[in-house]
Amino acid sequence: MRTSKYQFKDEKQSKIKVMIVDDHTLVLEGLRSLLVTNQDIDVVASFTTGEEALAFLSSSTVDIVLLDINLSDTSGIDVCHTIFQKYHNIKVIGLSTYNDRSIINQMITNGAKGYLLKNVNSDELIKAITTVYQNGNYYGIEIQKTMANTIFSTLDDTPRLTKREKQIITHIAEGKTTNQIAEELFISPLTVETHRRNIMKKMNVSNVASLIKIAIEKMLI
Amino acid sequence: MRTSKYQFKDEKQSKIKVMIVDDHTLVLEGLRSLLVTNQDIDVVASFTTGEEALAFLSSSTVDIVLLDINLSDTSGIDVCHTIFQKYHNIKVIGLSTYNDRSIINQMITNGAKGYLLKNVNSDELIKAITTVYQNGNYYGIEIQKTMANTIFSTLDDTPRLTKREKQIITHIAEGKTTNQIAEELFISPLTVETHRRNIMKKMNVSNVASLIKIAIEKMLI
DNA sequence: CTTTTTCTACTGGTTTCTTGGTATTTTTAA
DNA sequence: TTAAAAATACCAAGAAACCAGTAGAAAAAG
Repeated sequence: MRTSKYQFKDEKQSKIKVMIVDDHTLVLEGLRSLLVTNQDIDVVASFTTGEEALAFLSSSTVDIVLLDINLSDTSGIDVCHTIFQKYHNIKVIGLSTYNDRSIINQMITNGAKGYLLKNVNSDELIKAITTVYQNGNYYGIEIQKTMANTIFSTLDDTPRLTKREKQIITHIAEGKTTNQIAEELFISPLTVETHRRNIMKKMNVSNVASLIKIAIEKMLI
Repeated sequence: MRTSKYQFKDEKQSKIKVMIVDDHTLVLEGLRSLLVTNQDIDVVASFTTGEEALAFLSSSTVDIVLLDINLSDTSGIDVCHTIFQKYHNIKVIGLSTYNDRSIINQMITNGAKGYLLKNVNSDELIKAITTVYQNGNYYGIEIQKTMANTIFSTLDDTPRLTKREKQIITHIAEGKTTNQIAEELFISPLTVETHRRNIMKKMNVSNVASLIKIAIEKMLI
């Protein structure tokens, strides 16, 4: 397993120390098996929760973190942010099944240096790790395609909802009516209506159906 | 790779022939690495699409199919159904990240003999394969917990939508109005209304917001 | 070839949502 | 501390969704 805390420096000749965080054992194993043959890379630890991963980092150090977006305990995006804030020399490569511009953007703004889809092959994975290790950025081919379309669409496509707006959209998604929401939040139905309108304007939709669908896609709910 | 068509019978002594279908290379690799050490199991083929998998089965035979629910080309549930219909001697074990009763139910009703979450460990995976191979059923521990709750809730919680209803709910999710849907499907708006009402009755909701949310959760869209 | 399900369509009425404009207070950021 | 953003609230009107009941034609299942 080699997740020991007692790391001797330069055990070979400065291998790239990689930590993997993914709540699916299968993916963990998959990544390991893709990396194990490579001489330059050393998988020093792997965890299924963000909490464990952050705990490990407080006592050990790694070069690269392969980080799944969808963790069971916290959002991978938050973990990414924490790592970026606390450990400036650790580079995070995002990993997910979603080829969604807004999610990728969120990862990048939270300090991720790379982003890969879970259908990467060995070559691309290793290329990503080595490139990012050498102070570069790496985005998978499919990601690049997605990002390329950015030119033809709105550059910042993820509307930033305010606290109240997030609260209200959550209630809407639960099937509550404007009046019910107003009652629960102790505000006027007219205020809820206004929020509703503002949310829809931000998300660029004209009815709840689209609203909910997009909100789920962009992981706002 | 060993995905060759030319399978020689009894190449060892009747190993369990396993096919893996999952659109994530990582998971594919993960499963392989978990199984490769086992003497009784032979991973004879692996595919990333349902179409390829079904094509393979038309010329070759396997004992067990490890089948991901979320395929890019088709629904794993549909693939499961097809395999169950065409090849009665092939057993399917469902695989997914969702520990959702309705989805598990759907798999079972479509002929799956087992169901595992993607955070299985090697032991459980192998136990599942061997158990199912010996004409049994196997459901992961966490799955069993979920299913146990069935007693305390509605037994059949997944409404079966008709073709037309699925079509209409898809249009609704795209934010189209009743009139727009009617136009596109060349039917009366009143008919669309009726379908809409029937869908909501089946799903036990009273507005689109809940409808879309639940439909996405139950993977009906 | 029946029976059942699905798809179709209608009447009529109620509720909720959506749009457009306006405006004060509170909170946050520069 | 001042400017900007967010949260609050209102009026009015039209659009769309939702509810209840009915029912014939078409397709699928037995």
